[in-house]
Amino acid sequence: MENRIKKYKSLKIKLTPQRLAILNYLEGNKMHPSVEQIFKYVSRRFPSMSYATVYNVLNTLVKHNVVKEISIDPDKKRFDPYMSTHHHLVCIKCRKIIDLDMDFSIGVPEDKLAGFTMMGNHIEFYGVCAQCRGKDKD
Amino acid sequence: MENRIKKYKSLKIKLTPQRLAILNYLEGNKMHPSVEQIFKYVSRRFPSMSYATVYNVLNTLVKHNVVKEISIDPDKKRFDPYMSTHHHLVCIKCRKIIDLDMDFSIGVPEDKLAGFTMMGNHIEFYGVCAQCRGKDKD
DNA sequence: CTGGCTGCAAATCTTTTGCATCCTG
DNA sequence: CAGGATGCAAAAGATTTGCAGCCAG
Repeated sequence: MENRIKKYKSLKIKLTPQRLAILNYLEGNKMHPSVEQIFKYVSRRFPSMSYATVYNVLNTLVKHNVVKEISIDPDKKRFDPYMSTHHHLVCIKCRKIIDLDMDFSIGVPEDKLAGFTMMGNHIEFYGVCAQCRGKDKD
Repeated sequence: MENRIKKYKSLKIKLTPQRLAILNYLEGNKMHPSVEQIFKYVSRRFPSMSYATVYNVLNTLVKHNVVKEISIDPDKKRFDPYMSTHHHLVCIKCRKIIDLDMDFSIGVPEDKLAGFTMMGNHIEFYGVCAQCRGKDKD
């Protein structure tokens, strides 16, 4: 049995064709796609697909820790199926998001925490990507 | 002349009462307010205020580097008038955002950058705030 | 005075909801 | 076969736009 299906089954949620199609699109996807991108892609081979279903499926997947909702784009939700700890390089010109596979343990002095229990961190590095730097230097 | 007005004048944009009221609300505000919160507060003493104006003013202020738009809340835009480098502690229970006044210079190995020119970073620390930890431990 | 700004309403976009129907387990 | 999932349409929220009238510089 395919890995994807095996992983899906382990969630103990109904395996519908729509969910499989979305999961299939997300598998290994490094584009941090928006709902719109997911809908457009999946509905090509699944014309009856509705936005409501995409939202439903994504919310389910987030709840089951299969994908993460990321808040880098203030205009819309984006989703990341890459669940290992990692960070993002965000190009301020083209808004592209590049994964950075590293794990930083950043110490914050007790007195700055004000009783906050630290559980993890996510770093957004911003700058200019190679392609954009190549284009024009304004 | 008040500091606020002085700062505003230096932007060389028209100083309207609406803009002053919004700037006044934002001055020193550590709540990372949404457009709705800003609108609700400012329209109390300025009943004719419209959402469009709040959006217009905020976009202008962002463009002039007076406030930052922050992408921590995936559901709506939030704004931060605190322009110095700082990071955020985000409570995963109540979603409160606490400023962390530190400056981390995080080195990323050349080979991970893939030609990306690093310009800065913003860290989102997540965990549970003191109040929420006090409440219930589920 | 004049160009930029405001206020209003309508448009657009994103996300949610209600509900009848469908289909996986 | 039952309960959860889908599809559709409508609603709710967030943000933008067009435009006439206003006012700060």
